[in-house]
Amino acid sequence: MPELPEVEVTRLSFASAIAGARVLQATLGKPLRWPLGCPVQALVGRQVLGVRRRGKYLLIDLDQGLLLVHLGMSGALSFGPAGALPGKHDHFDLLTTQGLLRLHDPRRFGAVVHADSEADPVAQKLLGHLGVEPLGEGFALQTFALGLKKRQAPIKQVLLAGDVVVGVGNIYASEALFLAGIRPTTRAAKLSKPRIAGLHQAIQTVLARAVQQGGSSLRDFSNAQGQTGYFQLEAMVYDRAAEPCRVCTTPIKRMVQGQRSSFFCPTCQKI
DNA sequence: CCATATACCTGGCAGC
DNA sequence: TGCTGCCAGGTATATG
Repeated sequence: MPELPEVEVTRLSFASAIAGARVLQATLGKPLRWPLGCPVQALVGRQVLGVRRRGKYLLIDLDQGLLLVHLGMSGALSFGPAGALPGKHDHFDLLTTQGLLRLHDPRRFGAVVHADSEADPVAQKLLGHLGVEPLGEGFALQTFALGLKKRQAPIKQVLLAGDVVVGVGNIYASEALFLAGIRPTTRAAKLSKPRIAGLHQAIQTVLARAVQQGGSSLRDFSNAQGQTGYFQLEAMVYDRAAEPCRVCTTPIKRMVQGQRSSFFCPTCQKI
C-alpha cells in the first residue's frame, strides 16, 4: 500500500493533531521488521514535536530523539481517541495526551525505530542512501538525468531502487512510465534527454495527483483518520492487465521485472 | 560499484 | 469445505 503518496497522506492526516502531545504509554506487539532500538519505556514522558517524511519513512520528532516509522507493504497508522484494545495485527501503540497512535500491519514488514538524531548511525543506515525527494525543490532535471545515465538496469527497477529518486513504488513507477510513454524495460542509461525530462515531469504529476486523491487503497490502505484513497480508480495501467488502455484501447500487458509486476501499454509505450 | 536474487510475514483468491 | 499455489503497496542483505 504505502508509497510516497500514501505515506504523505498519512502524515497530513495526523501531524497537526499529535503535535505537542506527551507520551503516556508505549506498547509493542509482535516483532516488526527491525527492533525499536531502545526500551519501550524510554518513550514514556517524551513530547511529540512534529511529523516529517523522508521517502517512505515518517519521522516523528520527539523532544529527545525521533521515531522512524515505515509502513512496509501492509502497514497503516491510525490516530484517535484511545479505547479499543490492540487487535491481532496491531503491533505498536503510542498513547499520548492527545490520542492513540497505532500501527496496524498484518505482514509486519513495517517498523518503528528510535534514533537519537537523524545523524545517528541507526537512522543513517535507513536514510543515508536515499535519493532526492521528487516533490521537493531539490528534484532537478539535470541531477536526475545524471543519475539515470549511470545505470544499465531497466528504468522501472532504477525507479524502485530509490537511490536516484525516493518514494516511487510499484504502482507509481508503472503509472509514471505510462505518462512518459516509456517502456519499463528500457535501460535507464539509454533514455534520451527529452524522455528523461518527460519522466521527470510525469513522476511529479503522478505523485502529486495521488496525494490529492488520498493515495491508492487497493485492499486496505487508509489514512490515520481511517479514510481511504481514490487514486486506484484513475490508474492508467497498474493492476489493469488485459484491460483496454484508457488512451488507445490496446490491452494492457503485465510482465515481471525483479520479481515484481510491471504494467504497460505496448502501443503508448513504444520504447 | 552495479545488478539481481532472497528473505522476511500474513491473508485473499482462484482452481481443484 | 478444504487444500494448494500464487499474488500482494518494500527493502536490507547476500551473492554473483
